[in-house]
Amino acid sequence: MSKNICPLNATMNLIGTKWKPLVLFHLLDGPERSGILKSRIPEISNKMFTQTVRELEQDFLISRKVYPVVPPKVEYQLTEKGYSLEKILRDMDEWGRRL
Amino acid sequence: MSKNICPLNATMNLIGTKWKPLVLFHLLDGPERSGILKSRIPEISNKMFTQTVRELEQDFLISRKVYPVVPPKVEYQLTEKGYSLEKILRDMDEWGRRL
DNA sequence: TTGCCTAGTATACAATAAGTTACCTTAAAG
DNA sequence: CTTTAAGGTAACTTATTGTATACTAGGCAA
Repeated sequence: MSKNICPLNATMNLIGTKWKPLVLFHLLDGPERSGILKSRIPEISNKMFTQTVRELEQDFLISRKVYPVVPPKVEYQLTEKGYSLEKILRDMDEWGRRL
Repeated sequence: MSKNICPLNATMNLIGTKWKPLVLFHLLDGPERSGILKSRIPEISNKMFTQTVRELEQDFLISRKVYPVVPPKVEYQLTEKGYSLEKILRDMDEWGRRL
C-alpha cells in the first residue's frame, strides 16, 4: 500500500485550478497590466481574478508591481519559477488547438 | 477587443479540474481496475472519483469496461485521445518533482 | 463644488462544486 | 444466517466560485 506521493500532486496544488494556467499562459509573452491581463480571460470574474493572482504570487509563480498612481496601476509578470512552466502551458494550448 | 478564444480554454474545459489530470496520469501505464485506480489517489472521495471518471468517459479521454460479475469489476483505460496527453501529464509530474 | 471618471480590489451574499455518510447490489465463503 | 467483496448511488453538509455592489483618490466637466 505505498501511499501515493506522486509529484503530480504537488503540481496540481500549485496550478490545479480552473484559472491559474490561463493567467500564467497569458503572461508568457511578458508583463501585463492587471486590466489587460484580466481582459484576456473574459469569463473570469473580478473576484476570481484577484484571488488567482494573489495565490500565484504567494506561490512565487508571478510577481506583482504596484505603481502609486491614481487611478491605480498594477503589473504582473512571471517569475523564473513561473516561466519554468512555459513548455507545459504551451503544450496544453497546442493540445487544445487540435480538438 | 479580440475576444480571447485561446485554445488553452478548450484544454481547461476537458482536464481543468483538481482530479482529472491525476486520474489520467495513473492510467498512463495501462488499464486499471476501478478500486486500484482510486487507491492511487488516496485523497479523492468516492463521489469525486466516480464523477471524474464519468466526465472523462463522456469526453472520450478514457473508456470504461464493465464485467458482469459479482462483486462488480470495472476497468478504466485511456483512449487514444487520452494518451495524447501523455507528454503533458508526464511533464507536469516531472515539474512537481523539482519543487 | 458637486459629481462622475478611472483601475484595482474588497465585501456581502447567492450559487455551485466538493466532501461525508449511509446504504444498495448479488454470489460465495464462513 | 451473516459477512465480505467491488463499485456505485442518494441525501446531506461544507467549501469553493460567482455576482452585484461599493470603495479609493486625483483629474476634469458642468
